[in-house]
Amino acid sequence: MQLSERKIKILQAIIRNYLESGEPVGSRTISKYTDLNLSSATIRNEMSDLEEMGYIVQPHTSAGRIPSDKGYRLYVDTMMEEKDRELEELKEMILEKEDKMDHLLKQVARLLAVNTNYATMISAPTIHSNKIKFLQLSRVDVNQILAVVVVEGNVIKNNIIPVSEALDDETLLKLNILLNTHLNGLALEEINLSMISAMKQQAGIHSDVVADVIDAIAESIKAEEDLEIYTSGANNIFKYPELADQQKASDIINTFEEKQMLTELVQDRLADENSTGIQVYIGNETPIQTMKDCSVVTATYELGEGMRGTIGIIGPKRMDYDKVVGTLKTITHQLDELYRKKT
Amino acid sequence: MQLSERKIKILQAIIRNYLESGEPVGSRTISKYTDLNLSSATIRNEMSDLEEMGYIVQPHTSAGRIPSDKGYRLYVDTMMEEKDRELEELKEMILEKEDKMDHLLKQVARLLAVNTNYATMISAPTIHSNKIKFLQLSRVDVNQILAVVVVEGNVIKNNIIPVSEALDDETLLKLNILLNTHLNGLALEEINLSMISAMKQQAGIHSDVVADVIDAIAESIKAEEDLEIYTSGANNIFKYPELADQQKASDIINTFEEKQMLTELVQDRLADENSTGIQVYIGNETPIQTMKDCSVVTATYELGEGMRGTIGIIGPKRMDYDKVVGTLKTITHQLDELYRKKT
DNA sequence: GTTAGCACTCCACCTACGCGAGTGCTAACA
DNA sequence: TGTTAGCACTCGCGTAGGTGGAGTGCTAAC
Repeated sequence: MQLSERKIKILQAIIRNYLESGEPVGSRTISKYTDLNLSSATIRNEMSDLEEMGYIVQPHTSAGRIPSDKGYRLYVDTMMEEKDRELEELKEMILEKEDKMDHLLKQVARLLAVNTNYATMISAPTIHSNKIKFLQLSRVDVNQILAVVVVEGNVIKNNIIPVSEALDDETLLKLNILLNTHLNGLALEEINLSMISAMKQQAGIHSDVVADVIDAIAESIKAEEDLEIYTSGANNIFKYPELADQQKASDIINTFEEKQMLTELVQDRLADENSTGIQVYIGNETPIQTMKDCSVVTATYELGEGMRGTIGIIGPKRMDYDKVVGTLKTITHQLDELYRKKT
Repeated sequence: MQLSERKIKILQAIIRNYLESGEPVGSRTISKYTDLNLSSATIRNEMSDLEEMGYIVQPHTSAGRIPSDKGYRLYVDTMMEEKDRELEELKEMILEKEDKMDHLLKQVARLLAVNTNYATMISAPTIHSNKIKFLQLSRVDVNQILAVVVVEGNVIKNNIIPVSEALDDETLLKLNILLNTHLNGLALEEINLSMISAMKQQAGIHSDVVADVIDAIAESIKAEEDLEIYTSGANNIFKYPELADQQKASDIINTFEEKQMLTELVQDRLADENSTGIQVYIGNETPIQTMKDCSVVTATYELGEGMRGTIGIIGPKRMDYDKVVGTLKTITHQLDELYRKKT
């Protein structure tokens, strides 16, 4: 069977209506709601077809219809025009004022949650290039030195290293030069054993320290991998009865609290280098099992120099896709602009 | 009316029973449950007295009794023996393996949540003494320098400072010496204007940089004040029907996600220098309004050098106080031991 | 191809009712 | 005087039955 123009209009009407009410919608409603001027009986026939084709389902006989995942998918794919929404609030937002990255991201998450009434998450940007830009050893104590590593993108990592031997200023200076000469501009993978042994040799009696320092550096950069995720508005799900029953709510809340699972969502997006756009997962399409009753919309934002993060909005399947997509576009754009202004 | 020995025993039995079942408990149950060998009628009389005295309440006429806040309070205060519980799981726990503080705290929160089936939170230790131990400026770029501040307790703060003038190595070295000579060992409050102007004078043409650096330091140390809080097991509240209704659950979840409010709990405890022990808030006693239907048990832990944090366990009023207190004692003890081992 | 009409289905909601748990009171007992 | 047995009463809860509304599918007519 083909999807006639009229069928599409009816499907659209059903989905719109369901998005608002959250209740199954019947033929009579559609007959009055649209400007098609068709009787409910005709609508019924069409709906029967649509159901057969899998775009809508009946929760039980003699109930109205609700969109299936497939129906939502069609809606999202074909009918979502690119609306340039005004988001006054967002535009005059606190973005500009915040300077600490983590605060900023928390703010964004909160803002989105309040604005959309859905649950939100945002992952801190990950550094794709982890090239060492600069290294610095300093003596903090007689037997402790501080190693500071700055990697491309001005991300800073600290590590305190215990040393058995006391190092004087001159030695420290030499080590600093040695390390910087050898390691600057390199990524972790590029540091190989022969370089390490070369450095050790040059360090002479302090070769132990060199080994410790390199270990510390490796750990610092590696630690970056488990990414930070900020969430907000998890309790918004209680606003949607279809998600608010105990079992589902508990699952979703848990996923939000133990952010571990959310990283899958992020990985999924970041893995795909090309996907800078917006992605919509409906129901079972989601990579996170506990969210199979939700829809998830994600957007990738970029802060230059290969730093990319993901923003996600999680809500019921009858999410206002239009608004969410618009909001996400604005936000990612703002983040981009913000970054440019700062550099 | 006086609280006879028998009344206390009956109250105890009621509470114990209610903790287990979560259902109002009736006279017949108590009559069978205890070794008092009293008929249900006698129990009824006593229960009537207890109700009059405010230790128990009836949810509705002809229902059994449940403990009031006052009843719980009596129970907690007088009847909670110090049990040395074995917590095998906790003892052979991951504590030892984790080295990053934030990972460790997240682990502890999760462990507690799984172990107790309540919601948990833990605040990162705050540094009471914010004395500067060590300062280091390094050039990252032509127009960016990195300021690293190490404060007492080996807490490290970074800040990247944009500079208009390029600084050569020698100048940087001089500035480093200048700053360290003047500021080491001082707390933020001790840095006054005359010191700053003295430094500026010595810095000569680079006085602007000095001003920027001091600003950055001030900000770094101050930023420490908004304390980090980790939570886990918020979804455990769904296990207790009396907390699982939508409104309450939503409130509690929200409080847990927007950690802001939890800080009140922490502040409340940390303010009181002497209170190293365990504190129990029952129902309305809590400083957080949204948790008035819960009980909150907090413990302060100490990591030496004035670093203290708070652990909190949030559950229904019919919380297993015995177990929770025991667990908290073990945990704080473990943290203490861990710290000693590491230093 | 569209529509009106009709019988049918199912759910949500209300009501009534009985059951069980629990209480308070009273009278009898030790 | 404290304790107990007995009884009437209350309340919440689960079940069963009934009703109305919303919606469907089908058929026949336009």
